[in-house]
Amino acid sequence: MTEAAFWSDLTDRGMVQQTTNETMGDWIASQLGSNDELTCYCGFDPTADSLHIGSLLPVVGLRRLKNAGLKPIALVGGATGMIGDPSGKTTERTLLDADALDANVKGIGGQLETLLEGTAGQDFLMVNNYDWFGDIRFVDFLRDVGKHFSVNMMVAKESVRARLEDRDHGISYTEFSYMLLQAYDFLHLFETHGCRLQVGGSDQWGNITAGIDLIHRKHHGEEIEGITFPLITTSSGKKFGKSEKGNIWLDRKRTHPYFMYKYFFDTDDADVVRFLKCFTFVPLEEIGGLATSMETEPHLRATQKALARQVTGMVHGAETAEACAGLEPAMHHDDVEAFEKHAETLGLLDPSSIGSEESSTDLPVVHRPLSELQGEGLLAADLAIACGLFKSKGEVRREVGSNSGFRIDGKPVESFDYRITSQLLGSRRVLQIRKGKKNKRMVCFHG
RNA sequence: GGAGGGGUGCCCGAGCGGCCAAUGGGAGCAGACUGUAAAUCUGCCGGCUUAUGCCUACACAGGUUCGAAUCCUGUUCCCUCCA
Repeated sequence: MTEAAFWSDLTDRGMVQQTTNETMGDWIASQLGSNDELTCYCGFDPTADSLHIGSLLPVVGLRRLKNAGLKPIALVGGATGMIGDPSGKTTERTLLDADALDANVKGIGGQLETLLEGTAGQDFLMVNNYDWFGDIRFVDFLRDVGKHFSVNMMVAKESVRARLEDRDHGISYTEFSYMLLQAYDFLHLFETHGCRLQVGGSDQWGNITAGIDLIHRKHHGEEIEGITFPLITTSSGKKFGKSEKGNIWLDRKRTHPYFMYKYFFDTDDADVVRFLKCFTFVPLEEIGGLATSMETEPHLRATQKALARQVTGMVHGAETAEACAGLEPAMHHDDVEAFEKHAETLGLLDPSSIGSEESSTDLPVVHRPLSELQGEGLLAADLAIACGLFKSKGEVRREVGSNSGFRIDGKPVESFDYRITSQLLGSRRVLQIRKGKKNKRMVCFHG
């Protein structure tokens, strides 16, 4: 892809929210065309030891820049993380201690290596701003950085103003200072790595421009630019990246890959093309074809499948994504053979490997001892509740009655007292229970 | 510090001595329709070994009453106005 094509691709994908330069595409092309390299950076907040899909967009954006030939720097905010960015936040942040931050920086660092498809230090640079903030002296900082900031200007920034106007929460001096730290990051990266472009989410606009201003004051005449990516929203008004269970994390220990796959698979028609453009590297022409397919043969759900597979693959690897893509229809069509094959790949068939994870009751697979079915058998309602399918016996009662939403192997459970016996299982090991059409569990019995 | 107003189920929001497990809306779940979509329509929507039953619940702790989410007292949190 040529430099010019890169920029039009980026804008066509709806990835560009704001730019500091009206002809940003030309500027980037000219920078890349000249002997100079163009280095860009994007910061990530180490608020947890994993990113979630809500912060996926900037990472993907950075990777696009990398693909276009820019030298990316991923900055993990070990120092700024101790302060807390007030941008887009309505309440004061709780401060993390150094150990937790350190663990978070490590966790996120590993994920960035995967997502940026490279090794840190080689294909891209990974820095931690604690390295230069750790022992900077307060007095020096005030002299060298603080002097260049006008409080009047800072107060006018949207992120600060919102909090000043909120009488309930206000803003602490610490968070108020955040902007200076991020501005200094940019300055530091400019001075040490010649970084002249910062990118980030749309809530970073104020911080990015603050950094540009600071560099201008210190280094007259330099061309320093910034780009922000849009905030991803859903057409239904729900927050993108949140399921009923909470955030969709990139860490498979927090969110099983199958959930991630399913989350994207369930994307609303109204959103799926937009997401496909932003989150994946599928060529735009191909996305156009998928969009057409959604109109002419919607039942195939090709668009959703492509999105789910691409994103899951990017985060968890192609093999996992393929297994998820196989498991989904197996679950949907109650195909036990296909289920076992793909669940095996996903490590879902080994009862010892799962069960301790936080969301194990929500996994599509549960394991039970075969002995439970002996004698009178197991009360179906108890099993369904243990799987997290129903939340109380009362709910089971309601379902078995009128419209029989509770089914075992596709057959409606007629009465609340129904028991599952080894006779029902026969020679099989897996049995499927479900609530309605969407909520299913494959129950594996182990002898 | 002074004066008012308020904290109700997942969320919003009625109720203001018994008919209240509590109107209504949203969310959620199920059913119909469909494309494993959206929209729409219908039902459910605190828990309990099967229920003209019991328990838990209307900020917290007490009290008045045959009986309180509804009245009284104290505590606590929030909002508005004044200083």
